[in-house]
Amino acid sequence: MDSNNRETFKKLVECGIKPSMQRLAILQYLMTHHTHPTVEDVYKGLCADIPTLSRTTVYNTLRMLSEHRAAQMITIDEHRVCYDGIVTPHVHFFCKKCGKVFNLSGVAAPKMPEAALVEGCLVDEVQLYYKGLCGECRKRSIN
Amino acid sequence: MDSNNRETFKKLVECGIKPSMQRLAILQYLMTHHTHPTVEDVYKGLCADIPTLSRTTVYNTLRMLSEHRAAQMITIDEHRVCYDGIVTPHVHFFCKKCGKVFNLSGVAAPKMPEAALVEGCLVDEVQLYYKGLCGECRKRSIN
DNA sequence: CAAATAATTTGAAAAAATTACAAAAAACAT
DNA sequence: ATGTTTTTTGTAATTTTTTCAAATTATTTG
Repeated sequence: MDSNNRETFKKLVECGIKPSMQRLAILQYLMTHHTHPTVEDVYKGLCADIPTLSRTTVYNTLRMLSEHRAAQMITIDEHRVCYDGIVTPHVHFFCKKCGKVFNLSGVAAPKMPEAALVEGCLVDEVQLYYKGLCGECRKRSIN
Repeated sequence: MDSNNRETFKKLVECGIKPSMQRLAILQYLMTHHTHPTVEDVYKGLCADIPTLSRTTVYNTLRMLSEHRAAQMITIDEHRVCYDGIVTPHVHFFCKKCGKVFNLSGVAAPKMPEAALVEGCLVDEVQLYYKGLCGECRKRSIN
């Protein structure tokens, strides 16, 4: 628990973010919940521990974390953004029925381009998204 | 012009969509504007031609087109969805500064998985997104 | 240590995107 | 032509996200 906290603290500093109660708690949440939470999920999940927490702080902090590469912003769902505390590249799957986001760890991760520029563009982020029906929803729809 | 219209008509029918004035106009717009327009772009672009057009129709029709694979829904921009009339797979680039979406035709397109299921998931759509700074914004930021 | 300054967090209000839904219009069938 | 179904429209509601100024907390300086 405490060692996790120290890890999180270290990660913030390494990413050039000055640690604070809220920032630690939010990053910690991402590190311990690999559920690709939305802003609302993180907010709800931390409200009990930090009763004064504001939704705005969660919005700002999650954005900041992703800008500093302490987290990944995922735009796979047309309705809302979600976040991932794992920044090593991997493939995400979005279920069109239930809306859940999963990791597809077995699929080859997308690679950042080697060249500095791709058709004139400076690429600093690559995302590979699969969409369809997840296992649970598939079974459910057979019934 | 007229032959374009016939093409569009054919595409609708092929995708199992009953053609109508609005549906034709909206798909036609996608086929002739490879700018990855948002709902608002399409609406504004067609308002002059179809003064009675409703935003709701544009929302519904674009969603319907993408569900029938007559278009692609692109969720690369956290703020809004945009659409692409080209359904053959290719890579998209999102400029974090100006918000424009470009095709990266030189980059290898993501492939649909061969297997029916990927880790239990039924995949029916694959999207590869690159994000960063586009050429124009790069030049502008050097000044 | 206390006062001044800077950084962070908060909460309310506004903005923007999208959806719901019922009425109106158009297309189709009898 | 009349009734039925489909499509479109427009308004209102919902949801997500942002803006912004005030309040709080942390940091620096005398």
